[in-house]
Amino acid sequence: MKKPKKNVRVTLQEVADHAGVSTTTASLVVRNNPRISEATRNKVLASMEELGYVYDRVAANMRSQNSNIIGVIVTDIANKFISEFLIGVQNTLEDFGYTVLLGTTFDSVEKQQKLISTMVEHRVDGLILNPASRSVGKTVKQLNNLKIPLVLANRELTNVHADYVGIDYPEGTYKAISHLISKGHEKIAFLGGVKNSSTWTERMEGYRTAHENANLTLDESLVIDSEPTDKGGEEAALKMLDLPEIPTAIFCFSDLIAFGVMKVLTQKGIVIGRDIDIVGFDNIPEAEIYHPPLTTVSSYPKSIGNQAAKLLHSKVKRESEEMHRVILKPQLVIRETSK
Amino acid sequence: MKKPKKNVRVTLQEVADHAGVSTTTASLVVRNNPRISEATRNKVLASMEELGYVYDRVAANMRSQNSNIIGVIVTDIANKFISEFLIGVQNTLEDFGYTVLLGTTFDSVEKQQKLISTMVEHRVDGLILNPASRSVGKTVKQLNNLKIPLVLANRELTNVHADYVGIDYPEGTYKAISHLISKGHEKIAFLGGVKNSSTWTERMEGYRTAHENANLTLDESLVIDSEPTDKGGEEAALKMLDLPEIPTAIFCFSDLIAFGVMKVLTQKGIVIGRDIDIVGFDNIPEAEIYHPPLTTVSSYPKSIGNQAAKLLHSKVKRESEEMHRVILKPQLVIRETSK
DNA sequence: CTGAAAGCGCTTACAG
DNA sequence: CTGAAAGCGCTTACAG
Repeated sequence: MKKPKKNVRVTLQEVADHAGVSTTTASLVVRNNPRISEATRNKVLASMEELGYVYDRVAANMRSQNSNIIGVIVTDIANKFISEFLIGVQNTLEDFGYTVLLGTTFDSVEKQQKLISTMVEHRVDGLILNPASRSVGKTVKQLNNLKIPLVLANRELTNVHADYVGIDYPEGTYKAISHLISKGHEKIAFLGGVKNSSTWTERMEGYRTAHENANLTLDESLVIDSEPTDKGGEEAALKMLDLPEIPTAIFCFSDLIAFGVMKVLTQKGIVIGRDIDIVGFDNIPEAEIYHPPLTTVSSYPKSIGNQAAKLLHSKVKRESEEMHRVILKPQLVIRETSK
Repeated sequence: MKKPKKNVRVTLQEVADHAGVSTTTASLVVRNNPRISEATRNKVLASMEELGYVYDRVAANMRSQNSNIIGVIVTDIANKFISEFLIGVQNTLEDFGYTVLLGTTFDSVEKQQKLISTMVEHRVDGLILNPASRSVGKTVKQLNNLKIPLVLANRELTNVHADYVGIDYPEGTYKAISHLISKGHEKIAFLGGVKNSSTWTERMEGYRTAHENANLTLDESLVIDSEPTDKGGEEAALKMLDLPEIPTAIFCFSDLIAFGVMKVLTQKGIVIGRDIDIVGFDNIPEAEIYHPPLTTVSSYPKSIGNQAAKLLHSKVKRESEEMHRVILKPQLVIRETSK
């Protein structure tokens, strides 16, 4: 308790003075540069310890023109698919020694724009973006202009200079629909998701192909879009129940949508798995423990996160200049809602 | 496309030169200082626009010795209680103009320590910490030494100079146990949670008081601790089933624990709500849609997050020097598992 | 209302 | 193996 606590932060300069060396030397010691002798190093380390030195990354980053900070922008952290994705991203980024600046857009394009600006002003070394549903390519123009590495996840943008990691939505949807068709269904609704967003269009593609391959006519009135939330699912289900003829099976944009749909149907006394079959998408942990357990397409949010972080890292380190697209293959997990 | 894209970032100096003013003036314009004339301001703004100037917060923060960054460290973002809490924190912090540096400890004290150091090195203006279960007071010593404002959330630490926001765990537990007792239960287990962590001790207190007030003897063998996850709940349930006499009701440390417990009991053919009553804690969204819907104590993670952010803001702005403790009152939500 | 100069706490060539 | 000096891009007194 002998040192006065005035200027709380001790500077490298003060450490150097205390140890009787130059700041150059002290700086090299802090960064574990081997060209400092053991004796000098120990002297400096002792001074750092005694004075309670704390490395000032802000100053260091400013001088060395990098930040070791990666911006991560997602649509909604309370969505399990997203939070699992985030865990994948964070774990890998932390292994690489980055710190994560997080932003949540709640699917608002305006908020997304503001967050991107903030991140750029904070000089992030790179950005991982899970775009809002209605994003357009110019959202990330600023990043491209400043040559800030960008990896898109889960949703692709057109005309954008960025890597992409996602899963094969057409393929996953194709598997889901084909499964329902093989069970004898001919009227299969597609509920939820934001129309014309890439994640929706790609599912639509799989939905269409599966119908064609089975020589079934696709009934566009069975396709009902919505916000990508459980509430959105409830709304879509209500609209579906107003149709002249109710379909015998439903493919849902996501598990979250499926939960909303199932809630409404159950309230209406419709027994899921008996009166109507349902398939979701994502295989979030709740899908398994839901009642009844949900048949769904398993994507791998944590892996997507890992891959996105790895791609970004190699871009930041300029290990590769080419664009990469990583598309993970999804799998169908059959449970009680379509047994 | 006429300007060469060499040094990608334009500096304030270049803007000033281009506009024919000093950097002082340019700086004041960027920060909307009213003491610059309209004419000069417009000239500078035009130059900024033309050159594509991007504000460098890192440099600004360094000079002005603050960061506008708040560190937020939580145990697990995939836990719904935590992610809701985070949404509350983020929304409020963003309203105040802060950016969030996020860390996840996965309940590891070592990881927590590392994250705190990283945040400190990044000169965060303040920190919101949802401490790992086994945290001790000295974890945050560095923060106190450097006088970095700290708000603890959901879990309190002893001998620590920090604000605290949480809910009244003894009260919430008291309500849950009293409810079960009023239904005629006399053997009520308490499953899950990390023994001797503050969140556990406080629940234990309510558990004890409810027993005492009802003149029931508390049977310590019915108290089985575990990791604070659904897996932990499964393990605790298995241990409980090994008891010589199985209790007729269970109070679970959290909803997550309750889900694990219910999974095991259901597998064993025990019908919940008939053979055995269960109450959880947190009222996460899944509690309502679980099968059967879970009776639980409703805490308000989003409000806790809002409050924590507000407290931290006023500390950072030095609006108040005293310590604050905000304790939210929980409510019992009765559903099918204890009807 | 505007500007010249110093400085935030580091790192980076460069010299010895 | 070590040090003196310049500089990263801003903001901050201070002067006029």
